Amino acid sequence: MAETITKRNPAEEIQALQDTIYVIGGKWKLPIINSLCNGNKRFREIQRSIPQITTRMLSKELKEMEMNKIIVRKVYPDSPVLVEYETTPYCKTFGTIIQAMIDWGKEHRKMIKED
Amino acid sequence: MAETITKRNPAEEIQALQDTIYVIGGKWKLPIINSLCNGNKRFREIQRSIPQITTRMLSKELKEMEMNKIIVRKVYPDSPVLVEYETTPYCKTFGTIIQAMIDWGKEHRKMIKED
DNA sequence: TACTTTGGTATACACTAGTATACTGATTAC
DNA sequence: GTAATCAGTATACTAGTGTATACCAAAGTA
Repeated sequence: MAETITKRNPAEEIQALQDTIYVIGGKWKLPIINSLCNGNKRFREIQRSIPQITTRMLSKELKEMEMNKIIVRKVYPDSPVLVEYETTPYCKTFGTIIQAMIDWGKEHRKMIKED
Repeated sequence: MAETITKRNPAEEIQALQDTIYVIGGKWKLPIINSLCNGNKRFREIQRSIPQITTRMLSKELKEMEMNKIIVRKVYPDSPVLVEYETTPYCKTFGTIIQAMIDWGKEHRKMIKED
């Protein structure tokens, strides 16, 4: 009897990888998560913390991320209406990915300068 | 004197993050790296290992990745001309990112099913 | 009164990421 | 002679990403 497939499954792994890319892919989602983790909660606050982003993109991305349950939108209907965005505990599982990517980016920039 | 900025720099971090996204962003680069790390070396081999990718996209992405020095293209000009792609040691720094993303994707799929 | 801030939406457009399909020339296989 | 494989290129197209600008109503500020 041949050995049963119990260890690694490349096809499953590539699918998982592509699922993740689907959820956090694009130019803005990880920067937004990072911003939220840095304590920014309000729309304009987040916008100011990510230099190039436009209101349209931020709005679009926040909606998608809310749908994917990686952030929560809270509305406090007081006098001027306060809206706050927060990461879910689930979102924190991106922590390692983001930190690894920040580290990589710093190293890459160094390497390019030395080159 | 106020405390000097020595610890975290959100602006620098977001830039590093965006640099990394620039290098490995898009639908295909990480799956390609993963495929190469799984031992695939030849164009058609890589293509077969990533279900939906077209020759055009694979070709385009491999060129970009070669330019960014995260892979190497080796040509053996024997009779039928053999071309092999290999990851550079530098490319292996993506290992943690990729594994974290695979893990996340698996968990996410579970969560969605349970929901 | 006019201006700014807040949290966005609406519209129009440009750009590029990605798809689909066909094709190349050389080699090997039938 | 025909078909298949290899490593791609060429062309044309669509869809999605991203930009730019203007606008909204409500509240606060000068």
